[in-house]
Amino acid sequence: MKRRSTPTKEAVIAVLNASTRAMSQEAIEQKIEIEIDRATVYRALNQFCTDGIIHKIVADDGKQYFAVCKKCDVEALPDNHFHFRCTKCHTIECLSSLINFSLPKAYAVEKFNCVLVGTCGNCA
Amino acid sequence: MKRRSTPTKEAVIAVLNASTRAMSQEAIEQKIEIEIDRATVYRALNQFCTDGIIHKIVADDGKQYFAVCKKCDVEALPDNHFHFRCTKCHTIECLSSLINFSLPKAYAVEKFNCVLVGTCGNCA
DNA sequence: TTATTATTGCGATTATGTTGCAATAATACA
DNA sequence: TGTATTATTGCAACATAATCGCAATAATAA
Repeated sequence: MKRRSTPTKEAVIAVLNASTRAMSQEAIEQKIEIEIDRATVYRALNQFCTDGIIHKIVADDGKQYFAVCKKCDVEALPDNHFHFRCTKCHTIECLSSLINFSLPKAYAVEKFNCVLVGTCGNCA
Repeated sequence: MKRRSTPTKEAVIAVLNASTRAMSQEAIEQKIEIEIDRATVYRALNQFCTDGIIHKIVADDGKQYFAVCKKCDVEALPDNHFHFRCTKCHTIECLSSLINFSLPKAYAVEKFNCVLVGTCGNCA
């Protein structure tokens, strides 16, 4: 399916580009000036995920968070880094440290969803 | 609050003890012989979590999974290991490999929620 | 056996995310 | 520029997971 550039999609990606943190749909919607329906935001986010422009993290609070793929090596394994969820300021951050692990034989990893939970530097 | 031993709680913990995998509420309910209300199962599970008997993983499908703490060093950091979610057999497994990470200064980790997603040995 | 109160089942509720559908608007092309 | 095509949107409805209030029940201590 071809992509079209729309005010909605530009607003969503602009907010994510301006953020150093991963954001929930709710947080994104609050940052956007214009009124956009929830479903539309989710559709834009899912499309960006499909296109490899952003990635999705599901945190231990069960919610989806989205962040632009800055350091993600999509060619290799997507999203191969830890995330940090701060329980005080309610943000999720992409950490630079890569994920090292060892797997039993014949196991194959396709993607990662790794979140460390605690308090971040700002809140310490 | 004092704890009471009830058929429900015994059934729930028995199912988890007999399983090598982490299980969702739904899966647990299916394994139990007697009829137990969903809310009751969740209440038992949350109580076990509070008491440090089991731990909870939220997978990238947004669902909660529960497993008995066998190797968990609750004294140190709880749940300090990776989990593996197989997209074919829909199970979640506790891996033995511990989580190594480096954090920016002043960050403090309280708990982990790390899931690797792919296909497990049985399904390869 | 009785009193206390933890636990249960039921229904209702919350929250997050998705989907169907008709209306709208971005793009390509004559 | 005007027109056709179809991606996108908004709205409402839906789906699912998990929680909560409350009255009834049952485990424990005395």
